[in-house]
Amino acid sequence: MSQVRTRFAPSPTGDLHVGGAHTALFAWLFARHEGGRFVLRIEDTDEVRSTERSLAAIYDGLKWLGIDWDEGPDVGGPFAPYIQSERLGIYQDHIGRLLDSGRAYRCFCTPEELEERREIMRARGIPPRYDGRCRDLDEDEVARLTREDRPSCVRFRVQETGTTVVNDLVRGEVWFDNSLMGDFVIQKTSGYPTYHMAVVVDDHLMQITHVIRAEEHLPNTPAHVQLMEALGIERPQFAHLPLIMGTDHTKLSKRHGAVNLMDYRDQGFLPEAMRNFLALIGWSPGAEEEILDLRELTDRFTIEGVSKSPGVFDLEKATWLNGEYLKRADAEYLADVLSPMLREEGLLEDDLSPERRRWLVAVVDLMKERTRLLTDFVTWGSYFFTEDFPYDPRARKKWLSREEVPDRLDMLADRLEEPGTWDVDGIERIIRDLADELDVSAAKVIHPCRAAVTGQTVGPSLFDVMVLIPQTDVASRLRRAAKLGRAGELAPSPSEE
RNA sequence: GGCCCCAUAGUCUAGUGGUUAGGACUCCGCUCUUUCAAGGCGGCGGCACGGGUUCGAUUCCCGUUGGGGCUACCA
Repeated sequence: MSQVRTRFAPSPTGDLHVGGAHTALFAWLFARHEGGRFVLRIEDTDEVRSTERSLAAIYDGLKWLGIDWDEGPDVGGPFAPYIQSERLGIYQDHIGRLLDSGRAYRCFCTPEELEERREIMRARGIPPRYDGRCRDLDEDEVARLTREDRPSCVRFRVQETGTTVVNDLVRGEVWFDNSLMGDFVIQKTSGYPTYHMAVVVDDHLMQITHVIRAEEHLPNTPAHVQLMEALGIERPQFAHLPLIMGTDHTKLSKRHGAVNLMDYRDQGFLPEAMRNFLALIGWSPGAEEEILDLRELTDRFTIEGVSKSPGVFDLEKATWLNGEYLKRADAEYLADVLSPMLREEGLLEDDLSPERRRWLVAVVDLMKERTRLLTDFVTWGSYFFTEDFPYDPRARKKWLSREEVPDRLDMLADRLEEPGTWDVDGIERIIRDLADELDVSAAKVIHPCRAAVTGQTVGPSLFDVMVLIPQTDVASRLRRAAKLGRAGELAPSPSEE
């Protein structure tokens, strides 16, 4: 059996969409699972909407997710070029063959005429497909119109009777009535091929064995099959993947919020988490474990595991999964990913001394246990990086605005300021000793202290937090909170509650 | 409208002609803890409906309903 070859064939008309990433991932996982090759082909036959910037965005998105390609525009390969706009001659040859054999013909109808006629058909309740007006123009007529420089496109003469059966790896046999299909355009007036023409020719020439694409292409498949038959091309296997939907159960689109893959990076997702999450929409490993790394994903991926029904993009679950990855991630790695984000917020200097770097890793290691998004490090953990952190309304209400708190904070500041080793045990002893002397529970000192030092009511173990903040800063934060508290400036304002 | 696809909790899903229908997210409760946004334990909640086939259907068939996709010189 020949080697498996799959491809991802996006059109560069925008950033890489979550749906596109999903399709790419599945095609890639299948190729990797089978030990086959994965091809990236750019379908830029939409001359109007294709952009160079979008091409770069596709590369970036795929790379971010960890999807690599064996053949593609940038890396080349035995079937180059891999950009359709550079393959125009190839399509023209195939279209020429179809024209010669009579399976295709020139159509001189203008877009306006077409639209007008479609409107009439719709009004009459007839399915609006091409009416075949130019189907049987005689040669003289064609020659005359051509001589007059009348623009024309090329249409494929579809089978008028019978059925076209598509055998889909996910859905089984799907039957289509040929009489319902209109003659479709294979070459635009501009000379560019349409998607249908280019995809069929390229999948064949690039020896794609499995066409894995989104379900929205299923209705196009009989047209492709007919083209293949007319061209004498062997059919590849087809696998149409379930669509990803928004929470309102329509195809994921802009109005659902973030649909660009990279938006999720900006929102604080780790690529391995997003990849894992995407793999779980419309596919199941069959086991109960669903946190799967790259290796496990490729080992276990099969088409049989692909489901037929569309899946909703559940941000809650994606966020949870991301938290699981954060928890398990290596702190050094997270520090690398986080550094640029912290710098962007002005929370971290550009050049880290080795010592400062070790400190950052320690902060990350302490926090990662309870974060869900990378951005949590910035929002929840700002007190590690700046004196200008906010006081959470709950912290104000519950602790900082209490009458007895300022005095205790000052006392604590005095003691913590004493020169000595700044370590977890020492800090804990000082705090507990103070509580004993005041004859209150340790919590009565710990909570206000946390509120004063971090501005929050929750977080990692307080002593572990404190040891990562300079001793002098801790003392000054305690005094600042005491002063503000006495002045009544930490009373929770109604708007903050 | 026509064609096609789909249907297990709010969501992602496993699964079977006979199961207490399994797991995960969310939510709720309990618990541990200096705190929870972490950990542990537990709970609520599901086979869309109607006909068949069958000794027996969530599972097979048909229909209904619901949802989605496609109906372009976009892909």
